[in-house]
Amino acid sequence: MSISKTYEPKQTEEKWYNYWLEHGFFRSVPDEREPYTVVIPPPNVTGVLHMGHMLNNTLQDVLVRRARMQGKNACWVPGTDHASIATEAKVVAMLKEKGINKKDIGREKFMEYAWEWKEKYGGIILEQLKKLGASCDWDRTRFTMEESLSEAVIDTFIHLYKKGWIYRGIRMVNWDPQGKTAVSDEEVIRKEVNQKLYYIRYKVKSESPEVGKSESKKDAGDEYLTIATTRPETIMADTAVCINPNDERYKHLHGKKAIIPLIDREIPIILDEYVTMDFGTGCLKVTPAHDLNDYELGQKHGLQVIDILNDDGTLNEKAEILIGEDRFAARKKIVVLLEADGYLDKVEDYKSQIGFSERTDAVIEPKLSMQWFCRMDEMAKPALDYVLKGDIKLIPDKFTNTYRYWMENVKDWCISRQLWWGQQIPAWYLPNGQFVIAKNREEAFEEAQKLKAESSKLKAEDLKQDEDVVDTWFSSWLWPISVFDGFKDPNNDDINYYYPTNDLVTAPEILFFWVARMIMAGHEFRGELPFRNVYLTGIVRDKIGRKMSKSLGNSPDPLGLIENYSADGVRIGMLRSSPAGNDLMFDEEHCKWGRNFANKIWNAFRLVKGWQVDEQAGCANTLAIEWFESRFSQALSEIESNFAQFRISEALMATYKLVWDDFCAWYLEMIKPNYVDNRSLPVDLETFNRTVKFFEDILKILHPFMPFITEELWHDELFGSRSEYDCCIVAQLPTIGKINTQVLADLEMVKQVITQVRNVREEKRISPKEKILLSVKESAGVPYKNYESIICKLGNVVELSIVTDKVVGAVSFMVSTDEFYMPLADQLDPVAECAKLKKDKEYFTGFLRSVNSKLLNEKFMSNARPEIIEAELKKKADTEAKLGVIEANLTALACHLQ
RNA sequence: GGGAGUUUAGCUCAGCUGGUUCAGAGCAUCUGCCUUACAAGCAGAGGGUCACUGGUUCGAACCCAGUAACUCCCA
Repeated sequence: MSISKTYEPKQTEEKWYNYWLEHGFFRSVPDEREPYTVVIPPPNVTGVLHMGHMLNNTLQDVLVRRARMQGKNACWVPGTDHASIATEAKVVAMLKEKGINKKDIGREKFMEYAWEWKEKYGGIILEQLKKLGASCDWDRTRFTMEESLSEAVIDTFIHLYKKGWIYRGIRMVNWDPQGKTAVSDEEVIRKEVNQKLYYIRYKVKSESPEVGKSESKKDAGDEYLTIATTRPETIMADTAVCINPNDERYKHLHGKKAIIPLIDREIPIILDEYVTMDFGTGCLKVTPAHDLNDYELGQKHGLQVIDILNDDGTLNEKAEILIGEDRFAARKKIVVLLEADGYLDKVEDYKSQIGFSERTDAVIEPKLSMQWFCRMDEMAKPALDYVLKGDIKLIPDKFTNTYRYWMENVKDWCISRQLWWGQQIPAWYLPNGQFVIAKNREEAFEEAQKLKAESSKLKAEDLKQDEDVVDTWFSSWLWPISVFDGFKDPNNDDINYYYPTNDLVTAPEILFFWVARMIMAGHEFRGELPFRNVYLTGIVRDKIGRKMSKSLGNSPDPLGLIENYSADGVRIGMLRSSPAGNDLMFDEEHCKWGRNFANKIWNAFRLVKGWQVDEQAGCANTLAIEWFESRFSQALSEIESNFAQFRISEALMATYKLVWDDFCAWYLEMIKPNYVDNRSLPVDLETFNRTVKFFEDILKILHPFMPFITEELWHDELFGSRSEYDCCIVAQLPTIGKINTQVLADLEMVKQVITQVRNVREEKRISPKEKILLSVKESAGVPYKNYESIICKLGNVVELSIVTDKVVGAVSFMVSTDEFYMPLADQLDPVAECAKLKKDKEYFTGFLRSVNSKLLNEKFMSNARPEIIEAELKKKADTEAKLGVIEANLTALACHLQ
């Protein structure tokens, strides 16, 4: 192995990833072991790796590798989803470059192009995941549009339709008039825009029709009401004016009618508490065809729906005026018309949120259309129970509230999309408009013939399949079942063994779209939950808190990061500060930190590897070894507890500290052989063997976080020869051993002594190379003499002597109640020393006072738990002892004379 | 408009059932070191009225009420 001063990750990563693949370490097939299963949240097949994927998949890999090392049969199923909208957009764009229009070539030809495109560019992201070290079972890679998974989608649709849970209905969709397609809520970008609020007067129809008839519009004496709107061009689509029934200003309008300006159409004035009295004028124009809230209001009051817009955003003949004008041109023109006729009261500036299409940047138009829906109420109930009962845990659990709120107010799911790339809806229309739901044309024809109204002349070719496809989530919600072919073959070995899966790692944004629906599907189709724990990651933001996005250009290239900082380094960097559910403020510095950590491990390894061994020598480091052994077990139990609570970043931190602080900074320094005559002395066999074993255990606990460097070192000859399949990736994690709490406690004291010695050196400007003497007057029961060699080595002390009397004229410090002396009379500054002592005295006196006040408080003595009282008593005793020492020092230095 | 959450060191966050000499960690900063594994390093230090105001309690960063600021979700 190279003994380069720094760790060189590049070749290592490729070498070991291939080795793992070739030896089938990622492969999982059912056996007698306990399964541990994770399904990947399938990334968009057209996507490329971004920082969110890095975080998400690093977490999954840590969990999977750890499970594997716990002896479980770990199975991580990878794959991609077909992402209808995104993929279709890319294919349409590609065709457009070739001068081809989607509509001209027709559905079949389009699908050919789309598949071709998918084969060529799809799945890049899975290759990228390999660079990160993802230990997926690649033989199980699935795609939501492959035949078996598509069949599951269609079967599910038919199943739910038969149950009466799928229906057709009108719904307001986000319409992109430029792309001429509906887009999903997630593809609508809301921006705050400066607008105008137009106040428009509507004439109120007078009681007696014959009078009103002859009057001209502008006659004085007419009664008017004023509405406020940002969209004056839609007044022609109004079908009511709504006021709050409690609004005193408008009581006189109850039961009357209003007349739309310019087109003179009569509309009712309706009453509803929905209207906010103090917004605008308190009179709301109701336009059911062009506003979601108005639509609902219209439904409630049985209003007519008048749609005045064409698909391209121009006005149609129902508008009566300005026909053919674009909606924004029409807005300008109608304002002029209204003003000319005296209907425009005033115009105010106004800010509001407007939706823009992510793809075309066109202003989104709410538009009514016929869509397919899936009923959610019955499926939501059991899905909610799984979480409320704790069978499924959301991590962190604060998301349980959000989940419950959503599930209790669940809305039916619009599952149709006006696209071609996806599973075509299995609805077949008869010429008379009736439809049947069936898997294919033949079955549909059979069904159709059963319909009463159908004539016997019907032929199979007369049936026309629905043009739309189902929502991509309608595939994704089946994912934990369909990847194991649980629909095609509900009793196969894989599904029986791997399902329910264990943990799911995903983003909170899709808790509803995806997680909740998977739980519903799991219950509906397997009668079982799909997973037990849902770990919700945060959003990866840049260091000043902005979401990473292409347009801001603030997202680093993940593969570039791996190139610069190694996969291990980037993994550590991602995990460093990302507790579950919290956003991660990403900074490249974190990756640097990860890289440095890898380098630290590398160098610790170089140190141990370079040692000569003296097989004859007796063990010189019994206490150090015993201490680290206990410390290791202690840390291991912290790490396990962190993992059990999914505190992954804390588990990493505990591992990091164990390795860097305890192992490198303390243990290795304690046992490191001395340097004499330009040569390192040999280390005894026992120390060497134990240290090598420690190192091996450290590699194991590091492996889930840093798979590459650990595997590389694992195979070094330092650990002897290994068989082909003896790899770190499948090594069994160490178990918690004996913890000698006495040694741990003693060594904490010893560490403090060493730190204090170093501290005094720093203060007194004594070089670390200069040897010093140290003596101690101890009272706390620490067997310092046993630790003499450690203190001497780490503090560069010649000798530690135990004394029973105060040493005069020495620099002193205290550790607990033990007093240490360094004979540095010439360095002694009595004035500074006294000042320090006085300050200490003041602090401890105050402290003692507060302790005493507790002990003298009857309520405290009667209410506090016994161990609390005991602790207070110990505080009191220790503090009194300390004050005694301080007092003696003050006297010795004659401070009171100063 | 409805709901949820957050506020602790310069930054990112821990702090578990209210009680150890309890105000912590990492990073950043500052000081001193090219000490034979590591300057991608070593040794040391300084930093906080726990958002604000009240309340409960022997005792509050923690529980309760109110206020303020910010974030997210739904409409």
